[in-house]
Amino acid sequence: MSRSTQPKILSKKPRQVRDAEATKQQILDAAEAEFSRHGLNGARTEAIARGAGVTTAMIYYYYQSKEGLYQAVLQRPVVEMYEGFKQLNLDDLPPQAALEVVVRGAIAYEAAHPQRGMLWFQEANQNQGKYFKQGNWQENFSYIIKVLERGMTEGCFRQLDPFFVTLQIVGVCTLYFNAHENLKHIRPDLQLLSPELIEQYTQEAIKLILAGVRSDKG
Amino acid sequence: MSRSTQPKILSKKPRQVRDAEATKQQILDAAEAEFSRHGLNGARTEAIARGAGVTTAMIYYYYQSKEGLYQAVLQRPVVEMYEGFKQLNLDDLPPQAALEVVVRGAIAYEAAHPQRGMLWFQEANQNQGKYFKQGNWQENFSYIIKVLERGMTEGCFRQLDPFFVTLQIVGVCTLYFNAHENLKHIRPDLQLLSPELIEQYTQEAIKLILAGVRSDKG
DNA sequence: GTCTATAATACGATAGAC
DNA sequence: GTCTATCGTATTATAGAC
Repeated sequence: MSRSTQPKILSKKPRQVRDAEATKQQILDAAEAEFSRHGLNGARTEAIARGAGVTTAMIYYYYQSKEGLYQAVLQRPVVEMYEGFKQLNLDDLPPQAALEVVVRGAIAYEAAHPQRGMLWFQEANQNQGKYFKQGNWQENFSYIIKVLERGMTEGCFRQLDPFFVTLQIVGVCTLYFNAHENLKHIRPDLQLLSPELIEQYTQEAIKLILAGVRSDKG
Repeated sequence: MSRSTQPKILSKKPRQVRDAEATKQQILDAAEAEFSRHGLNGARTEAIARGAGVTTAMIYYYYQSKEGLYQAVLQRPVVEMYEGFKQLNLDDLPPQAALEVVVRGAIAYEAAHPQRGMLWFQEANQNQGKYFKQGNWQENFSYIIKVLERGMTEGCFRQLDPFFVTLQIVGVCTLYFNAHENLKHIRPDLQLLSPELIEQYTQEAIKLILAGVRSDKG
């Protein structure tokens, strides 16, 4: 059944298998990387296409415009994080344990998606959060806020501003990864993204945050 | 001595006063804003020129190339921060007080230069810290690291990793400002950049960090 | 569903007048 | 020291073949 030889010896591009869903996904992944690095304006459609192993025409075929693709990219993590929080069942844990799980989860998420965090900074600074606004972020923030509020009610956390402390926790969990490419030059002796160092950083973060919020009584 | 009328009634652009230093400075300021938003690649020379009130030709006259201008922009804050740390005289204060001063100073600096922090993220993610590497950042980090080490030696801080905790402190002090344009959509009821809220955030940050590093004995 | 070719525009950089 | 005009290239987006 197999053809004895290739039809064209010099055929450079083995025409890609036709698989709409796979192609769409590859474009989305490549776009996430490119938009994270350069933001909506700075991203190059050609770079996205190359990263996805297709031509730029495919981007427009599936996502209509660069902006449409950008919105699709921003959408994905919001839903993913929401599902992640839900699976943690934070309500079933005492506040300290819940907070530890949050920190571990947040850092693990950042480690798994090294440059995804930059998406939000790009979005904030290039588009004033115009597209960010569309995602349902309140929900994700409220998971952490609720843990802090419960800790205060139960008396194991000190009086604190839940929103501000949530921001501080996010800052602790993300800077390490967002700034990694700079930090590696400050500490060239360390493998900052190795599992060992990430675990070490995680433990330091848990210590700082748990000690930082606990009440004197608790 | 003065000419009785303008030579050309319709002359749209009142030719700018010739002041090399002023022009150079205006370009640098406009460039900082543009590079912070878009990074080296994404920044538009035309936008920088417009922001500085000059033509793009001036950029090349004073800084040779877009890249030359970018390097000049990155250089300025490194020196500024170094001078700022020096003036704090951290060695003269007990560790807790020194750390509080660091946090206050860091947040005040961010508040005074709202989007400057994005420069480093852009640099990290677009250029892998290639130009960041050239600034002398170790010096700035070591100011905080020394405070933490002294606190451990004197017994008022717990055993901690000074580099990691420094990163955590930086994360706490910067996320609020770097992500502000997104955060304002999460909490449209708050004026996050008002002096009052910044002061409130500062106090929360100090509480979290001081409690987070202090030893049980101290 | 995927590609090639191309139209239309935007951008970095320079030359030369003033 | 500053501007106008422009060259060459890179980029987004589309039309049409396969």
